[in-house]
Amino acid sequence: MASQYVPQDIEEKWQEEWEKLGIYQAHDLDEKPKYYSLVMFPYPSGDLHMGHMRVYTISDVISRQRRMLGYNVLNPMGWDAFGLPAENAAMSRKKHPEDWTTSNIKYMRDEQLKKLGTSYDWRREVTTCNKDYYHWTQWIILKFFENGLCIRKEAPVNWCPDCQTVLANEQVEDGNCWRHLETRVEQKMMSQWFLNITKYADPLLNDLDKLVGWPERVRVMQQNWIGKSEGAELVFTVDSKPNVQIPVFTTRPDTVFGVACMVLAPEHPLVKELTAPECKEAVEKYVDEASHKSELDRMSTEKSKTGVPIGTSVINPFNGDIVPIWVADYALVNYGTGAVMNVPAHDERDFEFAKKFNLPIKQVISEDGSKVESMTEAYTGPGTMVNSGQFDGLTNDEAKKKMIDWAAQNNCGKARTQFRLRDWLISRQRYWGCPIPLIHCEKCGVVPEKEANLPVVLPTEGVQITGEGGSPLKKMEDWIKTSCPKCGGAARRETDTMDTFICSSWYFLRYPDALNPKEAFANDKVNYWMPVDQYVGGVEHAILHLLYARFFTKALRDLGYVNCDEPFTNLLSQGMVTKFSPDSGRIEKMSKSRGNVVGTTDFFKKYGADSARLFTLFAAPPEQELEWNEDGAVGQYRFLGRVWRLVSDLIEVGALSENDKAPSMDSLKDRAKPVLKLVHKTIKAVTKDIQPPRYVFNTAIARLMELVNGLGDYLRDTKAVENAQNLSAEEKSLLGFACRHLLLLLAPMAPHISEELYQQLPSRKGKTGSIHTETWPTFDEALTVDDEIELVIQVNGKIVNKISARRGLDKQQAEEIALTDNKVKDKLNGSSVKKVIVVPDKLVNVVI
RNA sequence: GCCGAAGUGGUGAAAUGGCAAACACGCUACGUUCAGGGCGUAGUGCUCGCAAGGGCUUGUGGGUUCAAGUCCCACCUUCGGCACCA
Repeated sequence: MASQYVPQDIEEKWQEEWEKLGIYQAHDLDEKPKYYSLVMFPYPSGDLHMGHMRVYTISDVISRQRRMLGYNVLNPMGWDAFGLPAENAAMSRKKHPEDWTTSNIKYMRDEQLKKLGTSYDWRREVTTCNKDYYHWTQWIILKFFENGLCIRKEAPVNWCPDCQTVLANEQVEDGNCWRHLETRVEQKMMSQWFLNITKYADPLLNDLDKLVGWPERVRVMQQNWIGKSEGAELVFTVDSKPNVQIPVFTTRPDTVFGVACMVLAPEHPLVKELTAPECKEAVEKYVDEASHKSELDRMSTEKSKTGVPIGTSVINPFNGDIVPIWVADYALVNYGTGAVMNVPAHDERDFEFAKKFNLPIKQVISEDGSKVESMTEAYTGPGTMVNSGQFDGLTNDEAKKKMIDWAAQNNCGKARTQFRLRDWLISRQRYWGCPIPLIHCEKCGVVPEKEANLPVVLPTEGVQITGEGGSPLKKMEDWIKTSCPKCGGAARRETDTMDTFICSSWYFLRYPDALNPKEAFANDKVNYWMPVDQYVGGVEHAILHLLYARFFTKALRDLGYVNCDEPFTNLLSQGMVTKFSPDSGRIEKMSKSRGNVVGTTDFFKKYGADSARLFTLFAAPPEQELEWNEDGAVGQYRFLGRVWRLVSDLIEVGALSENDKAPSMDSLKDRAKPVLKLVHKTIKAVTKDIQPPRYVFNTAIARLMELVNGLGDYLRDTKAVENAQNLSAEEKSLLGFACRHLLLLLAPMAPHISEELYQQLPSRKGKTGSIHTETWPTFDEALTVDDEIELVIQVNGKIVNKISARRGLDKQQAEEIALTDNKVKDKLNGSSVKKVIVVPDKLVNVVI
């Protein structure tokens, strides 16, 4: 008997060998067709868990197979290394964020990713907190600043009291901080840096249609997030102050004749100015209360509307109605114009508001053309215009257009598109992030740092991280003090750092030219590799990261730095790995903060990396959520053990041919013929399964198991191992062929064991080169079909018999077989046959 | 409330409208001088039956079809996204 399968004996050996051989290096500008395979890079938290392992395995299998298919594959890896956990660690462990991050990276790279047997080109490793990298993050922000895409403005912002920093909208979940799900986000007015992503709202929305290689669900999520609404801006004039005009945004300009009141958001700048003296007290009280409510409070307090009138009125420009102005917190200051026209008859929310405060409800659209005395609920459907002056009788759709035209002609409105997407708030009052390369000069205002002075280095010496009192950079006077790049006078550096999502919005552009000290990326290299052919990542990034990355790509394209306008041609959005969390008592996404992680190290020690890879691939198809349960893992270990024994037994007894000649069907014994067919069938099935758009690795593995089981049966039946000395050349050739192909097909998924056994094959004697640079197997279509088939015989759709028959029977022959079958005759029992359906080579259905 | 995805054995899961449950895990029995997650063989959807054999089965209820897990309609449940967005 041959040696036992001990993964620990072979895995590290091959990992070192592969690195020495450099087989995973990508070649810039090579003539081979390029394939850019990318996986979302991790935050270096210090430990990779099974959720990570699943993504990296999937992406690695894709990369490895593409390499075997003859592509010049770029499969890089890096670290999303700025971020708050490093600061928290600094406080709790008294370790500098940089040291903490660096040692985490080292551990995760050398002990976890490399030991998983991944095929990265490590020469291109990118670490976002390294000067060499964030130099170019800053450079991009300068370019954005020069082109008006990076702006400073006063705006209501989300403030997380735990993080002591502002958050982007995308980082607020249900009114809570995405990082501290128990912490309510507060609203504050602050002057902050924004990226003008709304400028790209339309292309970001429209180009989703181009992304046919993306999962539908992700496109829908982005579409919802961008949230385009078309309608009109209508201008109402204040009754008592004819020079004050208030625009509202509405998607229903057709209902303007039914306006009952105007509603301003509590933060609306005109509230103070327009409040009548007798209402002042009540309005101030209301506004003050609203400001203390977080967004969550505003939503979660019972759905009933609140609000107070401010004692002034506006004139409806369409019919001259004078309607009161109210202030109510259901109007949001940062959507539309912060002011809403309230039409109770045709909006459910407005209806509720009007009912509560006794406002008049006037019908202006009728479902059937008739007028109604009083309405019991809002009618939001289509219909005919009523009570609307010259527009009466039109359908409301026609009226919409005509009324917008009328408003434009009369200077009281225009068509307007409104997006739910808001500008991206990027400044953070934190230390461990990329410094914003802008300088405040008393004379010149905000001045960009000179390109030649980049990077603006984040100071590492003398930083005090306490978690209190805002950014630690604020206290670093020596660092803050600088001179103005424009006038040379005294000036101060911006102390806010960037949202880390900026760093990850362009990292895929750096890999193509990761070591370039002179520019972010050379034009020819980035355009050779981009766009990414296959991106793999968790569905949890469906909005945030993917939207930002698309925005960066489009902006950089418009500035002339890249050619492609979408960064990721194909996206595999892998399902989350979940597990019961003792903290919450629920099944949740595996993550450190939820206390339900399963690390990789123990798993590798127990079963080896190959089994770990197979297990995560086998447990479920990649897009599906996977609840972690290790019980099935042993099955993969056993399977690899069977592969090992099968191949090494055959090698030991000399049952494998010493050349690569394929056996010929004709010269094989009858018992051996199906084995050759099985190999061809397996090549066909596995190839199909692990390629797009299927990517179903679980069934690919199942097919390999069937091959191994089939080979095992054959060896048992023929006693080939016991009687190896009697094997004919053709049989040896068959067994050699089968083993070689088994290993080639297994190679992308279980790279170590397949390499180890492959190199031991007798046919490899005197040859060099890794299995991972071999050519992916091809199959003979003719050998994937059987001559004998099993014909299923049905009567009225129910199976009565299964008869083995020759492939390729015509309909009449098949029909005859069915009708002469005894079981069919029994069922017929004298009744007449109405119809016979024949599915060639599959089934005959006799209908009686 | 709106949008999307999904509901199949004890478990993870397979099935271009054509044999439901491939492949595994688990379990049962047997074999192996095998100490414990070793290896091999056979069995294993549910149900009636000693058996031969029969009946039932893809969340629920309808429909289309010779034929439905798969297509259509309604509903239920779970998960995910959006949500006072005017």
